[in-house]
Amino acid sequence: MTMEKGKRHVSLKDLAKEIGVSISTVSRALNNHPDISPEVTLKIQKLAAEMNYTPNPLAMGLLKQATRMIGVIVPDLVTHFYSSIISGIEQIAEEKGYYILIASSNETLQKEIKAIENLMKTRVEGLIVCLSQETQSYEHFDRLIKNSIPLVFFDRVCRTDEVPSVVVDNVDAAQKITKHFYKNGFRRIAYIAGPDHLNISQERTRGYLSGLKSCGLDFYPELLEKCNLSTKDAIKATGRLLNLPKPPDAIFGINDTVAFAAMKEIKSRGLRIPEDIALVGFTDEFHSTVVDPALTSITHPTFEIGQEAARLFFNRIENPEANPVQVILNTKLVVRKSSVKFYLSH
Amino acid sequence: MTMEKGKRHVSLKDLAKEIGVSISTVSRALNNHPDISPEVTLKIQKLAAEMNYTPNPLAMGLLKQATRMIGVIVPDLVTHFYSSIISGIEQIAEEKGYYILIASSNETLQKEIKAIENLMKTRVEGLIVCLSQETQSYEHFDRLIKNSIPLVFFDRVCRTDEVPSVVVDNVDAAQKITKHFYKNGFRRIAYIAGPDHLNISQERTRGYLSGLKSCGLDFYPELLEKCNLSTKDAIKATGRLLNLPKPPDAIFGINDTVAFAAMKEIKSRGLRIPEDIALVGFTDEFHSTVVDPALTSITHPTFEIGQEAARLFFNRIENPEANPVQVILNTKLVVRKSSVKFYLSH
DNA sequence: TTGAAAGCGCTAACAG
DNA sequence: CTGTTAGCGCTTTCAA
Repeated sequence: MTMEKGKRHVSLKDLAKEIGVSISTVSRALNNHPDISPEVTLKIQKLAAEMNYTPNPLAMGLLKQATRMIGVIVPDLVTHFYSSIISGIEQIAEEKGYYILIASSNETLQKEIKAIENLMKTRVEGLIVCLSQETQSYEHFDRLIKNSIPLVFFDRVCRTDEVPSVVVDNVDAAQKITKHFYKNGFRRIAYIAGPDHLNISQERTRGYLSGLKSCGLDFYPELLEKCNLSTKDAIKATGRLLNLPKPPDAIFGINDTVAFAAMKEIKSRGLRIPEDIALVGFTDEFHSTVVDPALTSITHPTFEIGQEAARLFFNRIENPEANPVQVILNTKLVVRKSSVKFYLSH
Repeated sequence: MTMEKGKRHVSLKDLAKEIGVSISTVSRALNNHPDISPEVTLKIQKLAAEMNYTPNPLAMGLLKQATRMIGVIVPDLVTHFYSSIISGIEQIAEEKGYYILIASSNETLQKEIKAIENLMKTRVEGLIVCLSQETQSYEHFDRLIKNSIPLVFFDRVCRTDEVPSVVVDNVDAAQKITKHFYKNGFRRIAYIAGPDHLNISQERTRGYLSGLKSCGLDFYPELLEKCNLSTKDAIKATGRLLNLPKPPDAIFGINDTVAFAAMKEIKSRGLRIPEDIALVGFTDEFHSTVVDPALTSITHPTFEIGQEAARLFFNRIENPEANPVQVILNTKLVVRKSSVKFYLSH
């Protein structure tokens, strides 16, 4: 039961010395190698359990050139959206005996690049990434692709021909919103979009436009606003809409920051939601119900996004040559007070 | 410029072969060892940069018995409170060249124990932990303490004689709230607490009681409610308060879940905040301003809590024998509409 | 059925 | 100034 002082972990060597066999015998016994006699095997396994032996992942990593670590890069850590996705990734990773190393890009390209560098330094086996808001060039990812580092994107994606990815059906989601407005009697439907280079922004714009069309509504360019996804900018965009000679009677915001900013601005002008102007956002459950009025919104299957991303990652590792697939998940429109004039709660 | 195929990282060996010197020369050159001639050093460093050499942390870890990884265990990942603390930890860790491995206990003892096991298996150098809500026995930590694994607690803490910790001044915070209510004309002040075994719950109760006393108010046991920190239970607790023959004119909730649940229940009964009943919570900035009315609340210096915890951790590593200290950070009462009858916005 | 030895990438003591 | 060697913990030939 001895362990050299200062050492915090028992090694094969310790076990071997204790029992009086060679290190390789211990190794084989613990791996249930058939060569070792049952009695010896049992004795070694028992001692190992007693002494709390756990294999040293550093040694294994060095030997096998595999750290069983995945790097995950998200734009931020403090929103429910990403942390919930991370939980999904973690769950699948744990099942596979992998650990994840989390880094945040803080929505900047510079920190995204830095995060990749750092994670690669730690010898993660690959990366699961959501692009930062700023990211418009992709050389840092091309480098990874060239070195065949396993890579998966989610939500904000690029290079989808070469990299597996998981996204939600943004076109469909934006269509759902537009149609929902229409069904509830709203006709001047505005949309506050994000930066053009983000796939999610483009796709939601497409859904908005096709939604209008399928409802037989005309598109008025002044009802399509843009912002940089900050609260401040979103408030300004909302202001421009409300200042229009013919302001909209319904607005939908590209994400929760934008939706809440819009809500603030609308209220601050003394307008009522949804009587004067209806509002819908892309948000998560919790925030939507905590505000007043409760916000109708598209909710993302965040946990599943994470799970899918992790599954794609392991597919990649197990089958590096397979063609990259894109998994498209469905969103759900959850109707609450903010978009229905005569709301019957149940 | 050759690199064996299949290898994703350049090693000292690769560099040595490329230049035609020994591995140790390369090692020394990269460590700026004075023994190596300037020219050789320069040449090696140049090549290393060109070939994107980065030292293999597995090899270093094995050699130095130090992984430069810290395990962080939080009750959950998806609230701003913990993710913001994690950001604080991360910042300090990064400065020291450490990485953090994050695990969530999901507020259960079982997952907390499992998380410790898993993290120890990965050979983290130590742990920074916030206890799960369930945790009432501490043997799993005693084991770490006995093996002198560096350990730091934050927010929900135990064994503070042996383990450094960082907390906020909960007594003071609860006093501030009580006094704030008093100053604004409220006299029947209720408090919805959490489970007794949590230090934060106890401390806030103490602050509530001493706050009442210093305002010259009597304590009415029926105004001290308890819940298990779930929304459902908090709604029930609020209900009980509102059903009282003489209901309170002010409530404060032990955390944001409770405060928002209380808000919902109060509104659902057609009562106005703060006209009929005032409300204060412990929350973060973002949530407090998004609800209506904006919620007066105690905000925690979350990022700093993380920073302090990390600093304590490194103190521990650098000076294992020092007496464990407890860092107590101050909270801030941010007054908003929910607790002031005649609110002048500025 | 078991042991010895090599090697994963790196540093440091010891030799030249 | 530079090379050789041993060893961190582990698996895996190769020998016995």
